[in-house]
Amino acid sequence: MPVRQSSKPRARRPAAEARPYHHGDLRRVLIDAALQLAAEGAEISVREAARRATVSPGAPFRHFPNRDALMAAVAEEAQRRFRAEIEAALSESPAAGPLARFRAFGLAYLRWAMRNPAHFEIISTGRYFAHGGSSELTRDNAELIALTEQMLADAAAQGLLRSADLKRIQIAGRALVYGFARMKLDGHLPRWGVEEGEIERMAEGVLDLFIAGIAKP
Amino acid sequence: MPVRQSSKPRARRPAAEARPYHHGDLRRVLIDAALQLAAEGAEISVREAARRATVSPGAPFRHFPNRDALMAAVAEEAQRRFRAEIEAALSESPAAGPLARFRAFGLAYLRWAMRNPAHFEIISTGRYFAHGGSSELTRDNAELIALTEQMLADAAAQGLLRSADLKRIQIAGRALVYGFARMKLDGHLPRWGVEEGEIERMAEGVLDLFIAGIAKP
DNA sequence: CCACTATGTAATCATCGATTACATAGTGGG
DNA sequence: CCCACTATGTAATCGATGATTACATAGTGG
Repeated sequence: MPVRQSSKPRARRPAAEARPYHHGDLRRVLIDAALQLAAEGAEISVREAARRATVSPGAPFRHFPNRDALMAAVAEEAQRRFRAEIEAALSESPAAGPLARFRAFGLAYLRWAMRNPAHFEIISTGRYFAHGGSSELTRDNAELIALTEQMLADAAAQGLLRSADLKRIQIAGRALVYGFARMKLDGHLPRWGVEEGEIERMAEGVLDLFIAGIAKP
Repeated sequence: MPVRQSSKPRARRPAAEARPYHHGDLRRVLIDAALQLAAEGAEISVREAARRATVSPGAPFRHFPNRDALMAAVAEEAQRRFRAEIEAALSESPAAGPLARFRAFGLAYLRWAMRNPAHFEIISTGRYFAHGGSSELTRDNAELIALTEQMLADAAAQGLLRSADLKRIQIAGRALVYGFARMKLDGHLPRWGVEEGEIERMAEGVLDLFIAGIAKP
């Protein structure tokens, strides 16, 4: 946590930060503070983010026109991390069949959601800011979706699927994975959620059940 | 919208409301106002509910210790309506097989969620108030879940299912339906959501795909 | 070296949830 | 029948928040 230590906030030579003016990229610091706030389970408030950046309550509004804009930037950052992890997981399980890749995708998705619940919520809910449709977040997400569509198309081409309605399968798969993740976050898996790891095993089982259901016997 | 019209707020004879003291069940009026606020897509605030009840900003706190308590009451009311509709739908499709009843349940669930998005969100999210575990909402929900478990047990007893892991099937089914509903609410079904009714047909298709996946061929 | 702009501060506003002191309206016991 | 008592509502107030505005300061480039 690089906080300026000197009593006088800004020294003469600003440590050659490369970044622009006074603070040395306050924008980034605010986004990180907000992400950390979320991870701690706290509400994200502009003031609290400013407080953690040791900056006045009005300063953030030089970088974001309003709270929603900050939240959108936070969501985009979280989405970047999410996507990076998914793609890393996919590149680790190289060839295999398309259904195995589909499974790996779903598993990585679920794991990230379980382990970064607050960030997953920010990404997915669209309640935190006015999802202007065209944001980087939407584009990023669309590319992930396209990835799953390709896997399903490959599976169909290899005659692995019972049904030819790929769109339906794809929506169902998304709903299943998204729903499981959200059930966890929304507290709908209370009873057997006590033991850590059990939920991830159940997630895996649910995913396998789905794949078995769509695969040709 | 029964708002008192007289310039003097409270007349001598309070119109024989049967209900207790001054206002004539302010509690109920506040809950209804909050539900309507949600249905309009607005944030629920105690003050706005008070405003709509033509009452001072502090009055609601005579009936609810804090905002969360109001939200919890609102959620319980929404849950009552939800459950009533599910059970009505089930009683309309009487006998049939257990899987047909399972399907009817899922369809009623999805329909209600699509048509009452804000209320569904209040029920399900658990972000609106401090879900104290023991609320009526939790109990109500548990009973609905038990219903689906019974249907699956019946189906298994009649040898209709491919897998014997009923818990897994049940969680997967919940995740699928919950996930589809939430995808709709969270704006994850953009493209083909333009035409009304198309989404409900897709919901039906997804449900059928799932049932076909778990049913013995 | 000096305008110019990017960035941050200080002060201020409206709204909100919440608390407190006070007012009023029914109820029930003597 | 009246009078305490309690349930209910009001008014005033507090602290926190998002947001705006006027002002200060720090780098940049002609």
